[in-house]
Amino acid sequence: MSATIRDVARRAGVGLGTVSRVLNNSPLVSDATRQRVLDVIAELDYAPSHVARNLSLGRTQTIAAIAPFFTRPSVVERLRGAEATLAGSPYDLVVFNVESVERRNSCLQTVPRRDRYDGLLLISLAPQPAEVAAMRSAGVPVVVIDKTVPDLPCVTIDDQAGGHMATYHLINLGHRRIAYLSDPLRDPLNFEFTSSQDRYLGYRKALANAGISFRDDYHVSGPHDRYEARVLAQRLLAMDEPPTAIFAASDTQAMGVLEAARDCRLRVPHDLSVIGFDDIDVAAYLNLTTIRQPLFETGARGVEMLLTMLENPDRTHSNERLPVSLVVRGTTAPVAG
Amino acid sequence: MSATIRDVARRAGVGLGTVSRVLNNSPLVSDATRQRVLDVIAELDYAPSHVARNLSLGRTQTIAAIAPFFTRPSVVERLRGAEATLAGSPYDLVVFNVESVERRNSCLQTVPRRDRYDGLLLISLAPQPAEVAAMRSAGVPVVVIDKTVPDLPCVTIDDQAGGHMATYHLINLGHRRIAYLSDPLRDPLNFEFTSSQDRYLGYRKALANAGISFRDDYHVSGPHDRYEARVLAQRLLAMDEPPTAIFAASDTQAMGVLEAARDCRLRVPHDLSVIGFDDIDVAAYLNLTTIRQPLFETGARGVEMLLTMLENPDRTHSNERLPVSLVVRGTTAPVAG
DNA sequence: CTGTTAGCGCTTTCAT
DNA sequence: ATGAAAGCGCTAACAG
Repeated sequence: MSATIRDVARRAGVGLGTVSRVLNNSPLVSDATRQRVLDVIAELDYAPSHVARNLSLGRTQTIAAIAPFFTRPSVVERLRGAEATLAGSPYDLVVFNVESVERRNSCLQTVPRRDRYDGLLLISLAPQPAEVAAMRSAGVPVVVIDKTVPDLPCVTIDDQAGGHMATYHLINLGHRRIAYLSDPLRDPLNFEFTSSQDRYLGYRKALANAGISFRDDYHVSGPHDRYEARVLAQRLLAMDEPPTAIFAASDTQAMGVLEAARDCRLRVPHDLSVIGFDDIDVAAYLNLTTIRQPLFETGARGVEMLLTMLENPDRTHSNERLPVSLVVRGTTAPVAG
Repeated sequence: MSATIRDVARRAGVGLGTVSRVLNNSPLVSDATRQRVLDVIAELDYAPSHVARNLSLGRTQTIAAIAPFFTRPSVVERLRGAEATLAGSPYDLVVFNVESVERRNSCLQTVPRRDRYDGLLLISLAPQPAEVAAMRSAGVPVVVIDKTVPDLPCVTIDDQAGGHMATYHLINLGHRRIAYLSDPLRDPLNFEFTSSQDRYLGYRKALANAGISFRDDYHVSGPHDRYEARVLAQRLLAMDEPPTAIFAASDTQAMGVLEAARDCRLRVPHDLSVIGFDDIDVAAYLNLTTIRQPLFETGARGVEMLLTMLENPDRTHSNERLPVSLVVRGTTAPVAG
């Protein structure tokens, strides 16, 4: 079929090793020989076998990324950042999409194998201690994105600051009845997005700083989904003393809130202020005020960290926290009346 | 480091081949021996090397997918379908995101290598004849999704029927001044989505069937982007005799149209009917009438075809065309007055 | 500088 | 039924 290194060697009248040296830009080859080999390579349209080289070198040149819910715009952006960074390297990116607990578990168990992937990127997925231990003993470098996991290098954003920022913005506009709508705060499987937890902390802190007492019934949570958020928001808006502003833990959920406002014939931002989190693509379209987080950048940074870990196996990486920022658009306004 | 097949053989007191046979479920091994080997495998926590096996078998167990613009919801859905189908197979999916012509060319040139990937999935990307020839001579099975390419098995949707369906729906509602907003119809690089072309054909045909004469100025095109579409639509709506309905070649572009309508203080669907194409996730949220195409399914089907091609290399695959359907929501209504 | 040789870890004849 | 041996295509250590 395709030409091998042996064919090249024979045709060029040189030894096997010499061809290999040329391939690897070794300086231990005379210019004349190198040129002859290069010519034959071109002539035979030879390309070294990737697998063979990897077997010999004991690596795979592949890094795996496990991420939940491809469809989630935030996940796609992170993946995009990872892919873009890897594009400039010799590594391939293989992806695993996780949409069920079974799949999560099977991926986390089977993917971290040293003989299959040189590195592992965990996006919005936090392994259990036992799983972390397994990865360690498998010897696969791992970087976690969008989660903080003990004993593993992580790249996250300052969720608490973001939560604070969002709430503070609302308080600044004169709001006092501020609700928080999020994913469930605690999830035993670490499957859902626990960043909601930290944003909640920021929310609580901002409230406390402003001397506004926290109301338990102003905090609602449910699955990360527009429709669920809509129902949750409807419940909020149907209260005797409904909130004048809602902070949604994600733009997707904020969309549900906007939907609910429409259902209740409330005008945004006149009757209700809404702020989201993420600044995904549609946020601009919806003119949604939100907290921007550097999605693409976290993916890119995660890969960079992984790459330096691969180059320098003993260097241990600390966690990194990327900054968030407030993007004021049209869904927040001073409280009415 | 990790145990090899040799360690297992030695420890079990059997030959190398026997362990291999056990690994591959060969019937040519006695139950007793098999059990002994299995025990040792468990004891040593042995796992066969993926690369070594692949080198020996002359394959990679990896299929590559090249797709433009990860962020495009339609692309993500297709990728998701591909990944889901591959999840049930021993193949890995490595992805390449293309966002520039340079990258497109470099991917199309470097990725199709038999020694690197067992198969190739081209999503919304049509290779040139020379590129097709290169793939063929490289011996890599290829399936194209969302494009029709000569000499290559393709899975597409009936764009023309979709275009007809959309236009016909509008005509049925009494509209006669119907505009078509799309990507550029012809693209020398085959980089953009040429399906716009077929939808255009369907549009023209529906018009002709209804005895409505085509107006050249009712057809506008520009880059596949919400903002571009918005500008285009504004131009349309500023005409002396503006259209009463706009058919956008994608939901993303339809979003731009809705935006433009808002800019012009037009009420949808009262003053203007809008219909999109794709039925991406946000379409339901925006209550957008659209033509649904089976995005996930095309990705899944493409992988299925690739998989059968891998099993049966000589079997040649014909093109497949998946059906589209009309989803009536709230952005289309009978023409006013 | 360059040719030769010994693996990398597994599959697959080929004998036995 | 099972062991031994010959590759798969390449890299790297070893002689010259």
